[in-house]
Amino acid sequence: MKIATWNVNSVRARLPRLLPWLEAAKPDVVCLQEIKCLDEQFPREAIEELGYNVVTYGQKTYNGVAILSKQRPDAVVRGLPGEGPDAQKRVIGATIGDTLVYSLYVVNGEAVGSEKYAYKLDWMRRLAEFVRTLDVKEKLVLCGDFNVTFDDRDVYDPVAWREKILCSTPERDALKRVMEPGLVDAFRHFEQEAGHYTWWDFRTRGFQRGQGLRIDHFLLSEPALSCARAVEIDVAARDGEKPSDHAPVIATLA
DNA sequence: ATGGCCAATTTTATTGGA
Repeated sequence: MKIATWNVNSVRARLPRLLPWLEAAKPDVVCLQEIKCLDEQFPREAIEELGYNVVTYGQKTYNGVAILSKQRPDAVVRGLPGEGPDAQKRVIGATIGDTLVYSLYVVNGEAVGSEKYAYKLDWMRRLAEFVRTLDVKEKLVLCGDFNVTFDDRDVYDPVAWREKILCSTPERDALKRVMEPGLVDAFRHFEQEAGHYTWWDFRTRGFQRGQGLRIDHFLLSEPALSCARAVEIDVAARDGEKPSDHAPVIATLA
């Protein structure tokens, strides 16, 4: 089974890239982030025509997550526990066969020390609390845009980014706490080298300069990790006409 | 050191992204 995660930066704007990518990569499950539309605005039919079931948790303009799956999803969960109707839409989960899959869009945080940064740390604390209630003895896949790097290997210029947003120690500690119940960074299970990135800044033309960060992740429970055969970043999808600023990441599970 | 690009809405500016 191939599971992909992709921050598409507006699913409607990205449809001309998403549809051909689905046809070529043929993932069984796709976790989308930043769909940036209401549920009723989601281009559901075009994706269903390619053989996918679609579950969404959208909001106007900002955020929004979705899961596409060839197999029918069961037990769909939207949001973190206790969220009201006005909450930012950042979490959707579904059971696909014997695997519990979550599509996550972690708060950006703007800048270290800002109000949004404090909100990010608090949101990640709530996420960690929620993950503690999940069963890591089952196949569990938490993937998405975590907006946090693990270490210097995930950063094109670690000196410039030292303790900056996406790289600060409190953010990295918060991510470790999410994983504490027994989740592993599946990409690093297969690859130790520095210089593998999933996001490149539009403004600096970061992709063309090779300046990126690895912030989109697959966090797997032990039973899921033991099935994992590969985790790969589809860098080609970041190139070309009207790309997202993120590349998709694909995990292959036996 | 700064700004750059992109998408959506509040649209000929503003907000947010990371």
